[in-house]
Amino acid sequence: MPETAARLREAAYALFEQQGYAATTVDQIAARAGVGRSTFFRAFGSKEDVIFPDHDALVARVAARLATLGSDPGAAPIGATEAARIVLEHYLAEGDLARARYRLTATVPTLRDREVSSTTGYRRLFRDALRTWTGEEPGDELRAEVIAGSIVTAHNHVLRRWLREDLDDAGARAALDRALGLVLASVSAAVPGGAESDGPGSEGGDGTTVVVLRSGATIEQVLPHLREALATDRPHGRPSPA
Amino acid sequence: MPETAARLREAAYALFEQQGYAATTVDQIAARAGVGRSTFFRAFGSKEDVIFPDHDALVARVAARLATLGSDPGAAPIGATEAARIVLEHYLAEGDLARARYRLTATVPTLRDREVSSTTGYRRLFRDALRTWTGEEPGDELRAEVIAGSIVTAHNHVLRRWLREDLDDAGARAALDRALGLVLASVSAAVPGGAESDGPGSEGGDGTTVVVLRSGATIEQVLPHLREALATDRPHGRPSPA
DNA sequence: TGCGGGGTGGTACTGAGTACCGTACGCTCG
DNA sequence: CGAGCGTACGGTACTCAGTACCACCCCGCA
Repeated sequence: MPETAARLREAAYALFEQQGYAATTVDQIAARAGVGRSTFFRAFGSKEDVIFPDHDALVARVAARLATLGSDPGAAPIGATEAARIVLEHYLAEGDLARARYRLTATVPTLRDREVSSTTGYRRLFRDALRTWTGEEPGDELRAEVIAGSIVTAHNHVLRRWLREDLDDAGARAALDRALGLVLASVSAAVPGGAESDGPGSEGGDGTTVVVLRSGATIEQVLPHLREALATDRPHGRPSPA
Repeated sequence: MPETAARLREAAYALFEQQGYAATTVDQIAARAGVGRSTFFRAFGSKEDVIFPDHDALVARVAARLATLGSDPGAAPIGATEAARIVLEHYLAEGDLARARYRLTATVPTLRDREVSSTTGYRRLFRDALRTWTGEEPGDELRAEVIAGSIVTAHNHVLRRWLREDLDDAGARAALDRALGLVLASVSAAVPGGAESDGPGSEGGDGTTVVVLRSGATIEQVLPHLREALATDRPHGRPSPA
C-alpha cells in the first residue's frame, strides 16, 4: 500500500527534523506511523531510502529521454538540456519536500554522501548518451565525461540555489537554461588539436588553437581581437571575448 | 603502533579478495591479524576506513598546494595541474595496493559510493582555489565549479586507466598532462558574453566569441580555419582545430 | 618501589538490516 | 457459503557494525 509508505515518510521527516537523523531509530518511525518495524523495511529498504524514495524512477525517466537522442549530433545539446530539466522539474514539483530533504542532506554527512554518489548515475547516463555527439575515437571518451559532468554540475548548481530559496520556480528554470547554455557552449569548444600538445606551461608554437563559439559574427568584427590575442605570450590567458 | 595497522590492513585485503567484502566480518580481520576487535576500531574508525586510510592526509596535501595559488591568474592552471598530479603520484606510489582497492571499489557498491563521495572534497577544494582565477562575480561561481569538476574528471579518467593497467606509470603522467591541458583549455573558453544569451539553440549574432588558446601561431596560419569556422551556421558545432 | 600514561583485550550494549514464521484480510472459484 | 490463495502485515530471533567502558600490561620515570 502506498498509503502506508506515505505515513512512514511523514513520520520519518517529522522525527528527523525534531531529533536529528542519527538520534531517530527505525522503531520510532514505525511506531509513529502506527506500523511494525518489518513494515518499514518492506516499504523502504533502509533508513536512508525513506529520504530518497523515487530516485530510481527519476533516473529511468532521464535515461528514457536520453535514449531518444539517436545519432543526430545537433539533437544532443537540446536533448541533454531537456533531460536535465526533467530532473529540475521533478524537484520543483516536490516543493517543500525537496527542501526538507536538502536541510537533511546539508547537515548529515551520511546523507550528503548518499546524494553525491547518486549523481554518478546521471553522469554515466549523460556520458553514454553523449558519446554519439562527441565522437567515438578513443580521446573523445574524456570529452564525453567532462561534458556530462559539466551538465550535472550546472544542474546541481541551479538546483541548490532553488533549494536555498535563492530562486523561485521560474527563476530556476531560466537559470538552468542559461547555465546549460553556458556550459554546453564552453565545453563543446574542447579541441582535439589541443590534446596533441604537451601540457600546460609549455608553449609549443604548433599547439595553438582557435575556438569559435556561437558563430554569427563576421571576420571583420573578430579580427582585431584575434590579432591582439595572438600577440600575447601567455599560454593560458583569460579568453578574449569578441 | 603503525605496525599493527599494517597487519590489519593486509589481513583485511586478503580476506576481502578471498571471501568478498560483505562476507568478511571485522572479527575475522582482527583474528587474522592476531589482535582484538577493539584494536581494529581504534586503528580504523570503521570497516570501510581500512580501505581508505590516508585519504585525509592526501586531501590536506592538495589543499596545501592549492593554497599557494594566490591571486595570480596565470598561476591557476599550473597550480591546479600540479595539485592533480599530487593525487596521481600518490596512487602511483601505492602501486598494487591502489589496484587492489580498485578491484574492491569496482565490485562493492558501498565502497564505490564512498570513493565517489570522496571526490566531492577535491571538487570543493579546486572550486574554492579557482575562484580567484575565474573571477568573483556572481555568475563565475558556476564556472569555477565546472572547471573544478572537469579537473577532477580528467584526473579520475586517467587514474582509472592506470588502475586498469591500460597505462603504465609514465603513460599515466603523460596522459594526465594531456588531459588537463585539454580540459583547462576547453573550459577556460567559457565566455562571459555567452551567459547573456538565452540558452542553447539561440544564435544571437552578438554573442559570438573567439578564444585563443596556446598562443604562438601567426595570424596567417590561423586565418583560413577561422574563416571556415565563422562560415558555418551551427550554433554549437564541433570546434575547429587550427 | 610506587606511579602515570598509551596501547591493548574483553564485555556489554544499541541499532540497522535480514530471515523466517504465523496470521489476518480480501479475492476468486467451486 | 466456504475453501483455497496470494498479499500485506506484525513479531521474533539473529548477525554484525559501531560505541562505551573497564581492566590490564608494559613502559619510562621519579
